[in-house]
Amino acid sequence: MDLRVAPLGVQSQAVDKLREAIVSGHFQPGQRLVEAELCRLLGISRGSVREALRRLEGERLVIITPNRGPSVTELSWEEAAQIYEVRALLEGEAAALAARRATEVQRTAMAGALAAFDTAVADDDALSRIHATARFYDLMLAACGNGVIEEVLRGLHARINLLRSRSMSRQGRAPQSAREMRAILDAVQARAPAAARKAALLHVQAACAAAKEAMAERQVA
Amino acid sequence: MDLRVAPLGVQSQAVDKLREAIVSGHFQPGQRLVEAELCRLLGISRGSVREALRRLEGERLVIITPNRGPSVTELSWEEAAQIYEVRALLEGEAAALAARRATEVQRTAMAGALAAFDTAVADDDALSRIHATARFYDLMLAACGNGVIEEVLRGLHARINLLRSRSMSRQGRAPQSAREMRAILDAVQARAPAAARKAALLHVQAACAAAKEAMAERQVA
DNA sequence: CATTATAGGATTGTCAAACAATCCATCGCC
DNA sequence: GGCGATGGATTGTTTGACAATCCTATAATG
Repeated sequence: MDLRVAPLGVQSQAVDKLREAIVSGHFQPGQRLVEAELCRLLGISRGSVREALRRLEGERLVIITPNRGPSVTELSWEEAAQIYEVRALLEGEAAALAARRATEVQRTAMAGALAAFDTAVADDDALSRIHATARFYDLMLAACGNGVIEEVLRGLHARINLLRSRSMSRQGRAPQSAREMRAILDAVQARAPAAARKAALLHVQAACAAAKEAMAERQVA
Repeated sequence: MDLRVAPLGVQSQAVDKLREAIVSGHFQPGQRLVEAELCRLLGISRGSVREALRRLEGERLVIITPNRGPSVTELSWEEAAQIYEVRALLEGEAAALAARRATEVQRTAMAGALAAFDTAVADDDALSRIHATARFYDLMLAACGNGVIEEVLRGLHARINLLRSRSMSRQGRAPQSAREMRAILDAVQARAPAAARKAALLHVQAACAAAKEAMAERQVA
């Protein structure tokens, strides 16, 4: 086990803060990120800001246009749909692998995360819902044993989150989402790869449909 | 159509040169990339070098360890195998989509690229083989119509190339590879998605097996 | 009036020089 | 031989500067 404690330089903190600001919607998609201003806000030098922005560009959260500078990535619906397609493929595979490989400990942990999600739904606690979902996914991706799938999906999730800030995941969706995740977990616990893949696929497709609806609502608004 | 001509700043050139140096094996996997030295070699300032390295880190060609600096990514066989798994999934999907969506022009272009590959095999011209393969893939990915698949696969290919420098794609593989690509193209031209997916999958699996063998040879050497 | 130059400010791209913090290898000491 | 101190090498970060580019508002022109 790796117990290394990171010194955590100025840049890494800047990256974290900026990422947080972006996915939380504090910086809107399309908004330009002026370097001088970020220097002021973060209290660091321009060089460090620029490097931090390059890192976020690598995560596709920021797009840097030559001679125009960085702005928050804008996600068209078309792109989002493509991301959901890839997610369906990879999350299906991840679920199938997890069903095959997850240890007892990992399955229990996933069950715990899902339970937390259920209570968050009951309490109507949006923040806890997000955290529980993230934990559930982290556990499943760790259990699938393929670090590349994990890495790619992490990136795709981050990008999809860019939509969340505008489409504010709708109300009725949470309980349905809980049922879908339950189906995945059941299949994983039953060590049934095919069922797990199908359940994960349905979950992604449902999320895609929900996002599409939310997007349409936004359009008319 | 976008006819924009890029001003192409110092950094972008540096990124290109460095990427070329890495995938060509001029910088060996694991080798440390000392900033001061790169400044000398590239003739640019340290700030620009650092930003260029951050970009390459985003492509996973370079890994930057805190307080230790950048080095060329080392690809373990385990990681490579995981990449091949994901490639199998995504290239299968890409081939299926291409079979469904490719226009006549695109199919013709793919046929042209494959013909170029055949002559390169006949002439035993390694460089042309690589170029033709790259073109074939670019065309297929463009034809599949999913930019996200394209982007992810591009990244995975670049990473797999890190192996090439040590495992020097073996001799007998090329004609076999040509047959596999032919099978993909045939399926695409026949507009047979399922067949295309299967052919692409076989191609990736064969590439994976070849890489594994080459790796094993290297081990004993 | 519409359209095209022009000027100016804002912003990015790049460089240079400096210094603290960290790492690593070497040397001397016990 | 193990162990701590020393010092050089390298990275992390800052500051300041300047050219190149972009954008906008204004002025000139037909």
